[in-house]
Amino acid sequence: MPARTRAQQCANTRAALLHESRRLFATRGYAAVGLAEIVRAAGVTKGALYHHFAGKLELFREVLAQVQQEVADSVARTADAETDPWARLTAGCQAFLAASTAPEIQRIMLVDGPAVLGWTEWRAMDEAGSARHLAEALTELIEAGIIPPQPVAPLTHLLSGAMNEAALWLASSAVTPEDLTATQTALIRLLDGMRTD
Amino acid sequence: MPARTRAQQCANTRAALLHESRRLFATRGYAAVGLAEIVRAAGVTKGALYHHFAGKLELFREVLAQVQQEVADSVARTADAETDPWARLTAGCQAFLAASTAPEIQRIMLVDGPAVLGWTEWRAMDEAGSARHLAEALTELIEAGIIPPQPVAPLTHLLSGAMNEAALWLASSAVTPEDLTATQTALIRLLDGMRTD
DNA sequence: CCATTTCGCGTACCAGCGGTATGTGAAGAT
DNA sequence: ATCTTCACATACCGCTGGTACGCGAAATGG
Repeated sequence: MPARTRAQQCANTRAALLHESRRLFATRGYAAVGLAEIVRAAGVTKGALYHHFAGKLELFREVLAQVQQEVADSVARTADAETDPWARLTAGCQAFLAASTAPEIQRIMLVDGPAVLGWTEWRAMDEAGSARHLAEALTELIEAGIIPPQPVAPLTHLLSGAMNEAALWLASSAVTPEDLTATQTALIRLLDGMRTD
Repeated sequence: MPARTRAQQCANTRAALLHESRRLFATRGYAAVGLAEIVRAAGVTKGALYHHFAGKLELFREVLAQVQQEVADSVARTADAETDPWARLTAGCQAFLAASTAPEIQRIMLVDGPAVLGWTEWRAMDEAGSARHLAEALTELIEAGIIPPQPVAPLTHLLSGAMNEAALWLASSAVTPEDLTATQTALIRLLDGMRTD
């Protein structure tokens, strides 16, 4: 179990650093967490951290990539379970809302992400993750004639932003369970309004 | 203009600190700007800064409040120029997009705001600013029977998030002028789809 | 008009931060 | 068995936000 070989130990250390920094970043935010605390939680020292990562920023980048990958996978799995293009879109949106309502995801992916890496880089990562699935679903719908032909990029950003904000709101304290259903209803209604009559 | 009286000089110092910190926060971001640079730009020292503000965070809070007030004012003025409830909504949305596409506004209000103050406090400030006008416009539309009765809060968050993200995207580099009109078109289409048939 | 108080601000200093340079000892190679 | 490699520890540095305190000019009262 303690991983005799060097490569295994190396991977363990790296995984521990990613795991603990993700936990700390999620609960207290990037700026409020020091490297000292991260390495202490991971049971190593700063020497180990700087051997595996270029710095605090690079560490955060990898954590964010990991989080986004998980959300994107969840969205993709849910959407791929549906065959009808419209159902793929709505199911994917629901999956995104469900996944990114987790407080752990929020802080890293939606709050600190843009501020730490800058909006441009954050957007590029998002586009490589869940936003890509959204764009694909919209393209499908246009090709199928279910929504009228139009540029996909603006619509993707509008809907992506809407869901990001909604997820943050739904995870806040003063929100009732029926707010979740109301939000889903409102989102569906927005999407539904776009359909060709 | 050299401001003989003490109260005037005091106000001048405070204004200079707010002005320079806003400029620096807007161009380089909260984390990348040190207090030393701010006080140097304002022509004072850290003693003056800490006499007027509790710290870097409080300074940012006031800058953000100032920015949000300006955006909210712009939205309110544009919307109030219209009498028809539907026109008030669409005009207000256009005004918000126009105002918050300014790169100076973006970084402070949309990127750093939530990360520095936390999403909850940021949301409270937003709700006191432009988001309130959005909620009011939607309430008007429901009361006028132009869109079907429904909870206003979820819809407000969805639309607010959509416009925030759209504003950030529109200010990014790889965006053509027609993307702006396409975004406005898509947004109007989304809103229009909600109208009672 | 002078004595006293007030207070806006400058100066000096501190703990803790992210980051770097260098040492070290055990795992792998020959 | 010796040498090499490299994952990691240790010690240290510049700089940051924040604090404590001193000073001098403007406000105040007699």
